[in-house]
Formats: sequence, structure tokens, C-alpha cells
Amino acid sequence: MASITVENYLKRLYLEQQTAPGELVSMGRLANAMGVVPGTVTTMVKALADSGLVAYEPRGGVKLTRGGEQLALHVLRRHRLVESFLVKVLGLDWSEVHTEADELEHAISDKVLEKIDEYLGRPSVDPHGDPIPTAKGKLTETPLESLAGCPLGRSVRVARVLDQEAAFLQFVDRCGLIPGVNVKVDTRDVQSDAVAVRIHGRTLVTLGTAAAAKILVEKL
Amino acid sequence: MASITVENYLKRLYLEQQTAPGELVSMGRLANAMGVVPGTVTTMVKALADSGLVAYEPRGGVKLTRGGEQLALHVLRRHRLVESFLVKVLGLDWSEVHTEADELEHAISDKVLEKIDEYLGRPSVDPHGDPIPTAKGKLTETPLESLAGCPLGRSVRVARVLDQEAAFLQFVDRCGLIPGVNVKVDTRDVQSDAVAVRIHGRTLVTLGTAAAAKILVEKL
DNA sequence: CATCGTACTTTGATTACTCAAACGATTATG
DNA sequence: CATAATCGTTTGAGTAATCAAAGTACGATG
Repeated sequence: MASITVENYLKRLYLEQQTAPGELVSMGRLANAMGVVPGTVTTMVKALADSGLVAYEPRGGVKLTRGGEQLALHVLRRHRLVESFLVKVLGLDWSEVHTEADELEHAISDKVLEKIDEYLGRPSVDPHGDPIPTAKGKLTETPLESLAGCPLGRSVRVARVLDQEAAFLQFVDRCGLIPGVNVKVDTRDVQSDAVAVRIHGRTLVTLGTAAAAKILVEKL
Repeated sequence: MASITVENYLKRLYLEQQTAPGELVSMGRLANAMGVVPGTVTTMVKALADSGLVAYEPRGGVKLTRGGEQLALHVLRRHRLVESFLVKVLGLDWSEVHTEADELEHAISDKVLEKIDEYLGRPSVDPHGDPIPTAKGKLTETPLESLAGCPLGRSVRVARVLDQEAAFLQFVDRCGLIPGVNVKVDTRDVQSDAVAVRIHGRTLVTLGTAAAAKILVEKL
């Protein structure tokens, strides 16, 4: 059985890989994401490579093998189902569940996970709109545009919030930019780095481009 | 923060202490309960003593300090609330929840625990009838008799099952000796080591004395 | 193209937990 | 009461994960 640490490295590596698909993940990036010094990552990655969970190119980078990816997806499934459960059943705020799930994802058995999945009606996304991998380890990422990139004036629906930081999620909550809400990008200006978004055709909210890029939307 | 290992030692020590109140727990007993060799326990107990969690008498034994007991009770509260939640909300069998709770008890935050407690309506006992410590760390053990000791012919109600082994719980389930059920001890014989119990005034079940001692009952 | 800076790797040490096995103390028994 | 059996402690060693700091590779830059 993979240790909690190993599960965290694999999950982290999976998420880093998603941000730049196809490329190897550098030791520095992974070290930063894991909150450890680079030397620690080199050591750990070599151990993971010995276990067949990652492919490691010295001084090149690292990527998951199929086996490692399956394990990562299993962790991610637990994480996202737990998040959903905490929000929908126990009524926790969506800004707090990420931290909670980071602990619980390593303690949930397959049996309990299955019960949770059933209880929730087999959801396909978590409260942030992140897709939930299936029990078989399949993850379908719907292609989405962000508020920083979608056409001006088009009616869209918030589908996913990429940043899990409590402070950002609370801000998103206050604005009302939560998944499911219908919005329209009013104006966008490169020089002022600002995106003005109309919510429900009424309230107008102005975001910086960086924040807008973290809110993904789907066509209506 | 106490590590998972420390939490387990304290919980184990608390439970061992309960079986013989007032006495010190021997290294051998604790080693056995923890599934480690005695030398490991000696080392660990000395570390716990340095942290002020236990009082250690070399070659005498060990007991929890007030601080250690509070921590142990907090772990026990998490364990028992999780067990209740798994049975009542997720519908797991009571024979499986002990193992699950052994993992989850170390991953549940106070916030989530409070939500679970609220959701369940602040129960005072778990599915096995074990009392749940309060958030303040108070545990009230109701004095109970067992099927091996209660007066013959008296109407009593099953209140608690002391053995958490899945196989025993499944047996108890099959017999229908689960907490809440009304029973009466028909006969008891020292020579044959047998206790005959009438359930709901109808079915008769015969147990060995050792098994009968693990079923606690309360007067009606 | 030599050197500089950055990123990566290696080395040595540390912490937490564990075991096997040698050693020491205590209790029981002939 | 001497000695065996039992239980506890100590020692030395191993694994997993980490860091600090020294050392190495390599692309960029003057």
C-alpha cells in the first residue's frame, strides 16, 4: 500500500502535469508544490521510479507511468468525493473542504467511498466543478473557456473554479460567481488588466485578468 | 500535534486502563494490544512520559496523565462518532465500522466532527453501545451487568457489546442480541459453562459464559 | 569560449517508529 | 535459597521522510 506521502506526491504530480500536458514536470516545480526542498524530491522521485510509479529523466523531469496515474486518479477521486460529501451532506463551506479532504482522502476505504458515491447519486463534478474520476480511474475533462478568454457578450454559465484557496473561494462566493450561475463578459481591457462580468444580467463585477482566468465557463 | 502513532498508543492505553481501573498497565499488555514488540513500547512510553502524556514507572507500568487522558478521550470521541455516522448515515454494517473508524479517527478535524455530532443529534452511545465522550472530554460509563452476571429471569435490555471483532458482531447480529433488544436469562450453568437467553420472550439462544460476559444489559 | 547562474543531485545528518536480540530484574519453584 | 522462567529494558540496526549544504551539469551571456 502506498504511504500517505507517496499518495500526495502522485496526486501533486498529476495536477502539475495537467497544467502543462505532455511535458515533464521539473523537480523544482514539484518541490514547490509539495512544500519541500528540491533534494527531497529528487530522492523521493527516484524511489517512486523504482516502484514503477513514475518515469524519471535525471535533470529532465518526471511524469507518471500508467500505474502511477491510476493511483493518482484514485486519490483524486477520494478527494473530490469527500469534498462533495462535506458540502452537500455535512453542510461545510466550500472554502474549507479542500483542506479537510487533503486529510480524509488518505483514510477513506473503497467500501466507504462507494457508499459516499452512492449517497451523492454518483456526481460527475465536485463543488468547485472539478471532474471526479470514476472508480475505474477514468477522468473526463470537459473543455471549457475562462472569463479571461470567452467571447464578449455571450451568455455563459460558471462551470469550474480552478483556485482552491479559501480566500479566493470566499471572494468568489461573495461575488456570486459560483458554479451554475449565468454570466456574461461585458468588457475586457488589456491595458487595465480588467474583466467586467455581468451576473444574472444584473450585478456587474470587475476582476483582474488573473482572477478571471481561474473562473471557467461553458456555453449555454 | 500528536502523531497518528501517539494517538493510537494513548487510545489503546485508555482502553487497557478501563479493563482494570486504578492499576498500571504493563508494557507487555500494551505491546500486545498495539501489535508491537515490548521493546518498542518501552521506548515509546518513555517518549510519551517526556511529553507529559503518561506517567511511567520503570518495571512497574504506565498510566495516562490527565493531559494524556484528555487526548485519548478526544480520539475515542472521534472513533465512536465516526462509527455511528458510518452506520446511521452511510448504512455500513456495524461489524465493519470499527476497522474503518480506526483510520478515520486520525483524519477528522474538530469542525467536521462537530458537524457529524450535530447531524446525528448528539448521540451518547455508538452502535455497539459504547459511550461517546463529550467535546469537553467527559465520559460517563453507565454501570451495567452482563448476561453472564445478571439475575435469572429478569427482563433486561441489551445495552452494549464489548467485543468489536467483526466475526463476533456478525454472530450477535444473527442471534438478534443487538443493543435495544429485550431479553431474559433463562438458565445459567457453571459446569456446562452455558447461558441460555430468551430473546423477545420467544427465541432461545445458548452462549458460552465468555460470550455472555461480552453482552452488557440494563434493567428495564 | 570561458564563466556565471540556475537548477538539479548528492551527501551526511536528523526524527519518528520499528524489530531482533542481548542483557537485567523480579517472581516463582523446586 | 539457588536457579529457572518471565517480563522489562537496552542496544544496534533498519526504513521512511525530511533538511542543509556541498557538489555537479548545463544553458545563457558577456
